[in-house]
Amino acid sequence: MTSENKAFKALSDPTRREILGLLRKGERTAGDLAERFDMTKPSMSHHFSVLKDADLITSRREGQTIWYGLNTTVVQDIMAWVMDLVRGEEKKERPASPKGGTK
Amino acid sequence: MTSENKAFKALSDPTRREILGLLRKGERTAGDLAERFDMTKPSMSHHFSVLKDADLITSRREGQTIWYGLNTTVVQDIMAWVMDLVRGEEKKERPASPKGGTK
DNA sequence: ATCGTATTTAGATTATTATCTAATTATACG
DNA sequence: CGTATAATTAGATAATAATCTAAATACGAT
Repeated sequence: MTSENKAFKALSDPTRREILGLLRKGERTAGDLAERFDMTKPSMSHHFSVLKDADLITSRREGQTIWYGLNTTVVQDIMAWVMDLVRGEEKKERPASPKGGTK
Repeated sequence: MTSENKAFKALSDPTRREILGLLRKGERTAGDLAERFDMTKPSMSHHFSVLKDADLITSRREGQTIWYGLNTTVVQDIMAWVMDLVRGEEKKERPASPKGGTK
């Protein structure tokens, strides 16, 4: 599966998007993240692993706790894809969209 | 289901993303779109309906053919969400950690 | 009305995914 | 070592989603 596809699939779940949102401001431990959701820890752990596999988060162990952090590199790829969609749309209407006086 | 969630779910399928990519440059008919994929027309029609339900595309009938077009309003919402993720990250490195609360 | 074309809808099947409980690993500490 | 804590892995189940074939709808032309 392509990196892009993994990322989009990972983003398709609201719980996972919320996890990413919490990581915007910095790292958090698995436990800290888990307790904010109405879901068992194993379920949360599954979501972490999906995000990790999509390279949307980083992880490091510190003693018995694991710290997760946002990895923006893939997020930026996604952003580029979405922006392309909008940008392409701007130049779609065949007759002279005003954009740098061509023609 | 929220609009955001519908959109992300719709975007999670590679076929649907490819459809959107084809619509960047302008409208296309259902048949024209369908023949570019190795998939039956009913399956393609299903994807159209998912995209439509997520408000990612518009549709209008012209005689017996249906024209689909990109609807960028929701795409922009998605873009905003993704950009927030990256922007938040930029200001994250302030690990004075009022959050970690290592208890 | 009948036919042909474009497209969708219905219903079934299969694959994927989210979630749970129970068990396991990893680490720290007495 | 034995116990407690943090987190994951395993295995099962139930809900979603993708896809197909067959049938139906919508429209235009004959």
